[in-house]
Amino acid sequence: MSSLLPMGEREKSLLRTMPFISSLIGEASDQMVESASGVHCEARDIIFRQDEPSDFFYCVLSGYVRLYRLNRDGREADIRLCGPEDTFAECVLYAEGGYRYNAQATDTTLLCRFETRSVRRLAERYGAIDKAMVGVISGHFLESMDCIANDRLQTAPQRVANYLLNACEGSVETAQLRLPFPKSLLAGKLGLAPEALSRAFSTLRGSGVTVHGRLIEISDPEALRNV
Amino acid sequence: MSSLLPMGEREKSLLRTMPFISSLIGEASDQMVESASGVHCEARDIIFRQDEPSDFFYCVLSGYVRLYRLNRDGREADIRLCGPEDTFAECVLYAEGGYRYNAQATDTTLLCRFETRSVRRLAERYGAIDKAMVGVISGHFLESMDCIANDRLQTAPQRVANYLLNACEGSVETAQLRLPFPKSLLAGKLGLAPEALSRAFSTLRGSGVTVHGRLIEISDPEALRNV
DNA sequence: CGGCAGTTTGATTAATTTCAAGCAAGGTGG
DNA sequence: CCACCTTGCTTGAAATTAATCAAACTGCCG
Repeated sequence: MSSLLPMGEREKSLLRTMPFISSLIGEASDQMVESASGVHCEARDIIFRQDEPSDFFYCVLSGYVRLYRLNRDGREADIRLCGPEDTFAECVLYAEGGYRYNAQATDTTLLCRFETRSVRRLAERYGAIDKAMVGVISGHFLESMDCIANDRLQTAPQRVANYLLNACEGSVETAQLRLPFPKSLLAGKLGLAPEALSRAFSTLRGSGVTVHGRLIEISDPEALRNV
Repeated sequence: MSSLLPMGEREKSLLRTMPFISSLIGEASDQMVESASGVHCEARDIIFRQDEPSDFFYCVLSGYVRLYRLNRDGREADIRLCGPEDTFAECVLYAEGGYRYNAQATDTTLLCRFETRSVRRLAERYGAIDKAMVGVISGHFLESMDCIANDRLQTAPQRVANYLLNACEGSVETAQLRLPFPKSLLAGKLGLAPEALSRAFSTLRGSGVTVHGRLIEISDPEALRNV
């Protein structure tokens, strides 16, 4: 079960490094930090469920959180995977109604929790908070439109190639990367069944991708771009 | 070709009824309206292309605009379909870089165009503009997450059923609705080929859906919910 | 009466899910 | 120290779903 815990100095200073807080200065930043609570989760803890009253939004300090929706037969679809520095459920700040999806920790995870009401009140005083929120939400919105486009025009190997290229951004020659989470989570993030991800990786072997557990080597980024 | 046109009184008062303007009051609202230009488009006019510098964002006064992305082979995927009262590309206000997708009028369409730089400057003066933007963008972000979830867990007939139910919101008994755009656009919006939409409609005949051109009759909303 | 855009229908193909089974690494308890 | 189990991943085969290709149909307009 997830447990509330007071924010220590360590957590506070970690929180201050998160993009959406670090874009604030002075009192606005201090008050946001002071208004936050810590939440500690273990793997598979549910943080909130769809339709529950949306009184809080969150920022991930460490670990990963999966946002997903259920259909009537109990099948799950991942909507987003949030890692360190990501915030989630911030839309509830200005959109009424309960949460629109479920949130689950995938691992030991440390979160900051903000009370919607308090932050709204703070935003009355410090306009910079609204600006920070627009920035954060815009970024998420663009990401989610990318996701829709990718789902609709890419095959499984293309999605994986795309993910790998973004993940090792910049490397021109051979690159190596280590997945920060199990492959099954990556599959969900890309909208694939784990089996489909596995098969996509074997297809990509032909384009210079070698997989050893979570360690992935990319010998020819150019080939990957042409998948 | 789309053409810039001065905002007449008719256009200005129409603009004032758009949700994201009407949430503003007094000067903030006036200045936003004064800063807008009108754009008139004919069917198939391109409003902007992916990677072009994103100097403007838009609000639809009448008509429909299709946001879509191309892949390398020239296949298109729709990301969003914007109708009257919708704004699009507002994310560019706080996210740098060019447009992330193409925008095309699907019909004779009247738009308001806002210059990003001016609106940013206005927002310095009137914090309410930031609040309005958070509201608008949050709404779009939630919609796009719905879209991801629906794409990932619903079959074609389910997506169509879902669309119909949302479109005739509230009606308990039999309902009728008229599509405001051709079926091919609806197909794109739902992430389907036109043929798949057509087949989905014939499947739904078994759940009390009758189609006459753009006119759709739903004899049993309950059955539709169970598709 | 053509002609055309939009839509439907049929046949085929492609991609992915689903189900089932096997494999490998790591951890546990005897 | 080893047999056993668990978890995560891979592989194969079958089934589903929708895309694609091709052709026919419909209503509307000149």
